[in-house]
Amino acid sequence: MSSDSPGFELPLRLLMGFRAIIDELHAELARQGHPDLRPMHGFVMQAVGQSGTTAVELGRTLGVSKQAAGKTIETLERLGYVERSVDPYDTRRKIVRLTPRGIDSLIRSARIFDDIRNRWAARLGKDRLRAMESDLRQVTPPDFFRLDIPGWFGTL
Amino acid sequence: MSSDSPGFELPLRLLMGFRAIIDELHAELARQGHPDLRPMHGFVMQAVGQSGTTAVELGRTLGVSKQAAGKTIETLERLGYVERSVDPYDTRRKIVRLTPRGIDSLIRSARIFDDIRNRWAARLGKDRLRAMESDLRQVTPPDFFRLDIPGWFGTL
DNA sequence: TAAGATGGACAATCAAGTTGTCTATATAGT
DNA sequence: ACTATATAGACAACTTGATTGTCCATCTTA
Repeated sequence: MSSDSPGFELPLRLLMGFRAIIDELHAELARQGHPDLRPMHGFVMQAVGQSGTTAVELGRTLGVSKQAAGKTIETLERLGYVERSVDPYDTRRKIVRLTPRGIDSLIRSARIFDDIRNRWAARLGKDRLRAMESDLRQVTPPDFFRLDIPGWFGTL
Repeated sequence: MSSDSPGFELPLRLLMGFRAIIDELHAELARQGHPDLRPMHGFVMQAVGQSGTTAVELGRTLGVSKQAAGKTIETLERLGYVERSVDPYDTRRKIVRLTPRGIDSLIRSARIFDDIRNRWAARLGKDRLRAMESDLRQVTPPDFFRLDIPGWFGTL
């Protein structure tokens, strides 16, 4: 079948799709009062979660060194999205928690992601979009929380 | 419709799909004698093209500064994938061209991309894969050569 | 022919990773 | 209980790949 597109188009389209969504998300987040958030920050705050975490733990979750995780935490702390406090049960640990501003950004992100997905569904049809998601699930690992995104992008 | 996946899954799946292909490509390229190529290098060499280019031109194509483009060229030159020569018609310009090794890596990449695509087609069905590509084309810009990948990833 | 634009080199800076070292604190083994 | 080991976090130096700014040589144009 010669009408197939060349193999290199598929990864580029996947990347462009990812990028289109992320760019739109952050344009909208900026409009909604979060102009300083970088795409990475969303991943990091998701990894921090409602229950909090530590630099070492965060580094393991994200697949980067504890020092790198610490630096990202510092940035997010400076921007007001997380805060640190000493763990009373283990005074070595400093627990990182989302601030109300951090939680707000996650809530807004979730809503914006859903809006974008609805727009894709309107464009492609609900069934086609669901088929795409289902097919992507088949060719990618099942869990999407161990992505080690930062480390991977660093060496791109 | 409550069976829809949350909106944030789609971009992650797109990214994981991209990453799965690129990881596989470079694992195979390493096996075939190109262990030092980074994912970025493929984009850059595609942008260099058969007819050659210059640092300034390459920077414009990739959406980065001419200095950044120059550094990447240096790296690829050191690895033996491109070579530079002075333009006899304009002695300011240095023309960057692919070496035979550079061309070899592009040929192998194209073959590997096709192999990976065939494996996806076997897994998902040819029609489903074509539907995915077609749908992605609908929600992404038509031209995939002005991606400014390096600049974009840098600020991720 | 003088003025301006362009290509490339060099330097300093930045951001986000890395490894290595150090201190303080917890935990486990004898 | 004491000692040895492991862990959390801070600090420093380095790497990579981007940035901006400056500079010189060369080409183009008025």
